[in-house]
Amino acid sequence: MVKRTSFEGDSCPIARSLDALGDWWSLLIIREALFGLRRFGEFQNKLGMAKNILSVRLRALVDHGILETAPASDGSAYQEYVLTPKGRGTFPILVALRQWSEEFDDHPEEIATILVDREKGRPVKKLEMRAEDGRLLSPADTTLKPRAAPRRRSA
Amino acid sequence: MVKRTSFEGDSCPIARSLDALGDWWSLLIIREALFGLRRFGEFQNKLGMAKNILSVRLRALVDHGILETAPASDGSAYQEYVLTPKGRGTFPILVALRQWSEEFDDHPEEIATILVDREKGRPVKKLEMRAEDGRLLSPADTTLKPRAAPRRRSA
DNA sequence: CCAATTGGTTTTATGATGCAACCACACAAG
DNA sequence: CTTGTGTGGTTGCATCATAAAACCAATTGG
Repeated sequence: MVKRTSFEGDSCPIARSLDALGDWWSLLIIREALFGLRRFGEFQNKLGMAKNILSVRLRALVDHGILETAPASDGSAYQEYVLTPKGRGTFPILVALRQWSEEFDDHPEEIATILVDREKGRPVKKLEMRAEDGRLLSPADTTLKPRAAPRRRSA
Repeated sequence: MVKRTSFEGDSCPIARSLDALGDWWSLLIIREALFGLRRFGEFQNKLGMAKNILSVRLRALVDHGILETAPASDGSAYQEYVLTPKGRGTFPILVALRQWSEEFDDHPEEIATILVDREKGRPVKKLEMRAEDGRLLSPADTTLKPRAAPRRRSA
């Protein structure tokens, strides 16, 4: 079995996230879903991807609880794919990816859109990491700690 | 050409980011590099991945300007891979992935570590998106705007 | 009831991944 | 300098995933 090394059982939360949405299309599908797309054809059209792999990806996202299928909505007997709370929870990931590109891309002039505050129309600030008490944290201000009280599991 | 659909020319900044680090291993390599790993063998050992694909990934990350090779550092004539500023800039992405897993994973008890404020030892807050003036923004408070003044390019 | 659209599945070709074996070079000991 | 060992890869398959296109069933629309 040479599979694609699933990180499902890995104890690293980053690996576990990547297991669900670490492929080439899933985050783009979610991005479009956040934009309001719901139908198979809408995704296929907007993303220009092959229908078979869209089909596989949608099923996987549903299995992971990121999307769920809704019976209808516009009257027709077709099916729709809508984000669950877990799916909408990926928003910060998308923002982080976007901001990284905006900051470091070698050809920023090719980037078509910027994320702005709807009220003022001004770009949003970079994502901030803060401590519980509100202090702004840099990567160096953080560290990893073993999870507290793992009920069972010897070590 | 059945390639893996490169998003290099895409105008969506999320797609452009994914083009650089949207595969199964790159972000994990970066994660370890942020932890201080530098040598080929260290990565191979820690991640348990095949050496050939580690080799390919490292080269790709160097090409993307995320890692750079340093001649030595510990005396030996071997080579090291160290993060560039662009590479260190992925930190928020990793934090976002981590927090998503911490919040939504179906088996959170399997997560080994939590990210804490080094000073207090308390978990860091969720990443916050703020407007220029400091207002906390939800996804619904944001919108996408075409990039201003694209020098050239007809539309 | 006929035709087109939607929402897929199947088929086939090719690229990517994974494992194992191999190899070149550095370095250390004799 | 010669042999041995560890580091840092590359090369060969075997297998899996991806992509494009053809095909198909059910749903509309007329």
